[in-house]
Amino acid sequence: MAALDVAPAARRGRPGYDQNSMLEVIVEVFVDRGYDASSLDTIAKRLGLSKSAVYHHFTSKAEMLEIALERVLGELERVFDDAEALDLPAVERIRRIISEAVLVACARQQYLVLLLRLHGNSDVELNAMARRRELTARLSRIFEAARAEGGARDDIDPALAARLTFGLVNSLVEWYRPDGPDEPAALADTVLAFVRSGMLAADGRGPR
Amino acid sequence: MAALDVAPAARRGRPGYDQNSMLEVIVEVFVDRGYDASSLDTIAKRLGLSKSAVYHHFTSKAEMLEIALERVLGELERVFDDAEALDLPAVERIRRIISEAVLVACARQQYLVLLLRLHGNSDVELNAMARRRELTARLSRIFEAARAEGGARDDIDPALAARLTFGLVNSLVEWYRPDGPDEPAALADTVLAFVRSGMLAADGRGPR
DNA sequence: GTCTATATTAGGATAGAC
DNA sequence: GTCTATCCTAATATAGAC
Repeated sequence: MAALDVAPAARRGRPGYDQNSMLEVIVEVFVDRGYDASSLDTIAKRLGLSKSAVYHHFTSKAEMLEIALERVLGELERVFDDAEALDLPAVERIRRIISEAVLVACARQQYLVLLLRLHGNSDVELNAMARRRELTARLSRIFEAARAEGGARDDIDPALAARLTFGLVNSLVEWYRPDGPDEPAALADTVLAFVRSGMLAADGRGPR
Repeated sequence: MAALDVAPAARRGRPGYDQNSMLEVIVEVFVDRGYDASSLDTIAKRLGLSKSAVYHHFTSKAEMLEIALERVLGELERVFDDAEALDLPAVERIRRIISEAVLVACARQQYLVLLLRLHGNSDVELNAMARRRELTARLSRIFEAARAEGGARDDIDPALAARLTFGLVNSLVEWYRPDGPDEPAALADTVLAFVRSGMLAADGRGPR
């Protein structure tokens, strides 16, 4: 899994922003205040530029959103592509997807928040929401396969399992902080443990 | 050609809105488009009123948000008050809180979405976010007690357990539909099953 | 309680100089 | 690539008639 690295930092001074390094700052503003409440004035100030200078790099506010969403959606889709390419039991594919998705959630936290908070107020948003739904559908199909193979509990609907599982993973972005105490890899293990056997202690009657 | 008697009997199908019934519609708009992207013009149109008429019932857009947030926060706080008042093992209090919180999430879905999407752009938002954090802290303390009593797994930090559990419950609002196939009570059971013993099948080695 | 009309400000986006 | 100045629209909110 390559390329979870953060984009290269801005080149020393204020001048010489490229689109990538600007995007990091812009996404920060979007996440802080919400996309709709983020004015270009605020964005420009945070970048230390004028509004016009910002428009030299992006044709519109919507384009900023579009590029940011592409980044996280592309990575998540690749997680699925990779897992589905492997010849493994479905339950093992699920584990890999969850684990990798947690890592993406941590590495691209802000971009993921953006995706999760969309409302469908524009074509850009509607398009991204459709791609997000497709990811859930893919996970749902794998849960279905896992159930057929005896790897997932059969008393929970696969679609529901997929939604709850993504709900769990996605909830990380609410509180995860890159400079906090939680390591992404350890978080992935915790989430896996939760999905595998829940949060409460054994009661002596086995995992059901 | 004066249009003499255009004066409608003011029966637009919904005469006599009170604040409560207006709020239902307003929250719908807020959820649809996001609070910041919801204009009073849109709200007024959805209500079948003019903007001024809306201002007769609410002093500002922020007040609409404040009242809506109070509704869901009040109910969630009551869930905790009730559970904490009972003399029960902590793990049982957790079960009740989860179950009741799922019911609130379903019954007040739209109001909860509003709470979950706040950004802290105003005092109203900041205040509600603080109350939300306090709820998570309360759940964290009960997980701590459960662990001390041997009711929760000891390899997951109580604060993390609380956040993941709320993440799971809160994720319901993303897809739950009151007129859909899922019954709130059944959903509560599914979430409880997830929290108790995970999503995957037993592997013969017990719940850990 | 509801309307029309309007004040006022903020926001997205562009023009054109340097 | 960045700036200042500006256009135009839409947004919150108010005034005052009925």
